[in-house]
Amino acid sequence: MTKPTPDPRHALTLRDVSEASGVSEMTVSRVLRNRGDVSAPTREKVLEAARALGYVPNKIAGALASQRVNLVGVVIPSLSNMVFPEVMTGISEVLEGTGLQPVVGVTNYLPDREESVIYEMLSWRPSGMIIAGLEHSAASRAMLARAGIPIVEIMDIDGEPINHAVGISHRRAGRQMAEAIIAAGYRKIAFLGTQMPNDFRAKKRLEGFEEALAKAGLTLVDREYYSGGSALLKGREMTAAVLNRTPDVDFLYYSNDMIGAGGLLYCLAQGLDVPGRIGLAGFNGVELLDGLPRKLATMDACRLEIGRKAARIIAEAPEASQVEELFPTLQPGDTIRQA
Amino acid sequence: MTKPTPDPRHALTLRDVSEASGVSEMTVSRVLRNRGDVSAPTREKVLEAARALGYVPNKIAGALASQRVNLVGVVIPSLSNMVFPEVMTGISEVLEGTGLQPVVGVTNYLPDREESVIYEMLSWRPSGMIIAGLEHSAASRAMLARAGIPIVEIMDIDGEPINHAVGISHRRAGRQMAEAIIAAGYRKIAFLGTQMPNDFRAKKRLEGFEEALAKAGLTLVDREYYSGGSALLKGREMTAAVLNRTPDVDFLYYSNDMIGAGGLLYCLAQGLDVPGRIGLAGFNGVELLDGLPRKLATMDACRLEIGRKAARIIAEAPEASQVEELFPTLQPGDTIRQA
DNA sequence: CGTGATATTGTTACCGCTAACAGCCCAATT
DNA sequence: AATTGGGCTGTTAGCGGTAACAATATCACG
Repeated sequence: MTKPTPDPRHALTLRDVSEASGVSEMTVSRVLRNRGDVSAPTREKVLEAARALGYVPNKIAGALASQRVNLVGVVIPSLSNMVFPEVMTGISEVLEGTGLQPVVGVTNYLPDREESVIYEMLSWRPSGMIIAGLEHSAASRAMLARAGIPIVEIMDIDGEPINHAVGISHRRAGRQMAEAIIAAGYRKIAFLGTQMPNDFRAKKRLEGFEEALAKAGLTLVDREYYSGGSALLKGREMTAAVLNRTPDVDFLYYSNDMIGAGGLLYCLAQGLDVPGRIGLAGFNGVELLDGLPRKLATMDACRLEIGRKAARIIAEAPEASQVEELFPTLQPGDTIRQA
Repeated sequence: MTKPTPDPRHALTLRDVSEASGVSEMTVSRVLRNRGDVSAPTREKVLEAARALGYVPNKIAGALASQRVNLVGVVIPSLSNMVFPEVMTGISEVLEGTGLQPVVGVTNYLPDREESVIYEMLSWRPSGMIIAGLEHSAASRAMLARAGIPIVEIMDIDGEPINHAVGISHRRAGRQMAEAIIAAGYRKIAFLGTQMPNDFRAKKRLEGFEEALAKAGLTLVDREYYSGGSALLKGREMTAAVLNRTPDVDFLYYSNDMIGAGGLLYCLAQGLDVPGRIGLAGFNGVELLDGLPRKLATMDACRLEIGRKAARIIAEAPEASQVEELFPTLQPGDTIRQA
């Protein structure tokens, strides 16, 4: 033991490791990054010293010097609705092998908050950004466009992307569901969804849905909105409200699976004949539905694949902008009459 | 050859803003950070120039120079089980006002992965770290202990914290639930839970549970484990398996609410008398339960409050280590007989 | 044994920003 | 008028690494 206690309060730097191992800082840096040739014995010496000291490199300094940051910003509206965790899984999965690391920011569907999250993230000079949605404030779009890094807008492709986009057409998804419902013979259709004015994708689905209804000469017979609270419970309550107000309704289209699940449980508890007397459908294809007594009709939003593809674009940083459209599949489940 | 037009792709620096506004870089820095005195007209000029250029400060350089990083690392095992998003909410809520910003890392319950996530985070020199659980590899503990920043281990307090801890006693929680079940007159009790060997908190709950059973002269009449897949569905399946194998079981204790909910739906579908013929209980107090046809007995894990308190500790960085124990409340719901 | 090629290690100059301190200007004070 | 003390702005010297290049050691070969 040379130094009894080399000031434990002093933060370790490359210099400490370099002194401990008797080589230059540069060589230590090379060993720790596995870059450039270093002789085997030197490498060992350095690694040993670093391990013994418990040295953790300072990426702040490293990033500044190398002008390279292995971070990818991911901006999403919420973590609590089961949809984004799966997107994250896809992203992490692909980034894993690239040395890139995702950093998540949550906006709670607030444009102002989104703007500040983006600003904050860009100030760390990430290698790329993945952002949910195509709708952003002018300032947000400007910042992203100027950042000089690949930007991927995910989930949605109905609009003008800043750079790249990966997602599905929610308008088309809504239309498809409506067509399937009409084809199954339902005519008195109601919509139940969130109140959130900034959930543009839910809004687009509804637009597509109504568009298809109109084409068939139909209009929604009722609609019910909610905000906040337990989605499952809200689903029950909203369903009760609609059934009460519009007793002859024969189909309930929910803007997401969670409230759809609540509605399904309610209908079953009421002893309603599903899908004979009344049909139901949600949106997202969440795993949760597998455990329900009856499988809710839904449309898978390709979340995993969206995450994967977005990450792949960031990793490859292609010159040309690209828009990847994915096509959700309708899962009829047990809550739509089979024709 | 000089540049005729100042390359618009050239990354902006303080210097660009300083030139555009005719003051020194230092003054620009002061304006943008709101630090030190700057005259009103100068401030305006600078802000105007910064806005016009679309300048985003480089925190990497700033952090290196000031030796200050406004990041707080949060290391959690998973995002998909509804429990951590709520902890995150509590953390964000408190950090909001402090200028600190959470950065999340996910370990998937893998110790190796936890180690590398911690290493990665520490290399950004955060102002503090919040980590789920008290069980970590020796290397992880060493890194954290040496980092010279406040460390808060959350969720659990049954063990030796590295620095600070905020959580509940899972052992005690298990014990309490067992006592309530026994008091309600149930005697043939089965456990249904996850297989994950690294979910130490679930393990501790089970230990406490069995301990209390033993004290009453009882042992589990059956147990069933699962891993992966849709928790709700697994809950159904496991419940079916147990009821089949051990027909006279009169209570099912689930390691989390999600499988408990699946079990509850199954029991109701089978027409079993709940809680008369058979009782059920879960753990966590997830919002989801509010929407179920009958309310599952559970124990709230104080997740929001844990997040808040942990963040508060980081923000205040107290000298002395502190351990905050929270006390979960038992919510009997409708699935335990009332004595 | 000299020579160029190759392998390994060191030196220097920043990266973009901020702490600390230095300077300047001008009103107020003596 | 000289002095003083704020208020405001500029200068200098890093922060802890890394790119690029320089230097030295080593080695094969004619």
